[in-house]
Amino acid sequence: MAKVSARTYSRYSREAMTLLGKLIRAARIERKMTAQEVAERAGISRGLLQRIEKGDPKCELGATFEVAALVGVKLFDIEATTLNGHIRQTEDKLALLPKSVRKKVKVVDDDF
Amino acid sequence: MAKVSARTYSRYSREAMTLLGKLIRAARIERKMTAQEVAERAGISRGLLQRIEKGDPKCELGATFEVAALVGVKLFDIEATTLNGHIRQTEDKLALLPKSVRKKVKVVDDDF
DNA sequence: AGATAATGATCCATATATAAAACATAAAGC
DNA sequence: GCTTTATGTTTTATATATGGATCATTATCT
Repeated sequence: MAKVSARTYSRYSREAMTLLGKLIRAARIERKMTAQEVAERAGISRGLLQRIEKGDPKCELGATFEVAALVGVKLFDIEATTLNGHIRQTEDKLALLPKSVRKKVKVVDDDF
Repeated sequence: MAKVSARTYSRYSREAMTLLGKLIRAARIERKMTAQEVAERAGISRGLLQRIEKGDPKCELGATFEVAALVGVKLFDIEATTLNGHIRQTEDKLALLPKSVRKKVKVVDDDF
């Protein structure tokens, strides 16, 4: 009771969530799949699917991605076959980067 | 007490989540941002950020996308400026599609 | 137009994610 | 090598998302 601190979102992420929801809904209808049907296959409730299609920020990432995959919405515009490659590529990149980020104690002489 | 029904995920969505997490972590380190720093700016706890970077399916979509936006990971490989256009485009598409999907009562004569 | 099925919306109980704190480990910079 | 800061990990209390059920509305198909 008494909502304490509603979370806020940047315009970009809000729009991204809205878009993802609409893409999912469009894909589902194009494939002539019923909400009930998709929800069952994804192992979620119809209510949650509705919220996902609305772009509700409070949905689980897993449920959302699962539904997206189910109706054929490509995340990152990346093909299923190449996903692994991208993961490895990112891991390689990470291996080269420092393991932790250290903040400068003294401010750098930005100007002067 | 007694986990009842662990949710399952398809390979594609699992990999997509893993990739997103790694992309976020790589981007954060590249930008020399501390975990604490990013968490604070996103309005989440450091623990949650860690789970996001691990690709944990149980994170909120909103928190995940917000962090992604914060460190500059592009969702859908779409620019911030064109996101709105894509939304409208999808809305137009949706307008042309049926509002609801009706299941065939009788099975269609698929062959013969 | 009528019948039927899908979707939209709301409510409640419960499972569970989240924040916060504390501690251990590891890495960065001098 | 030493110091300091970041990250990894665990625990606990609390906020909250989720599933399920129900009802209203709307769209599809005959």
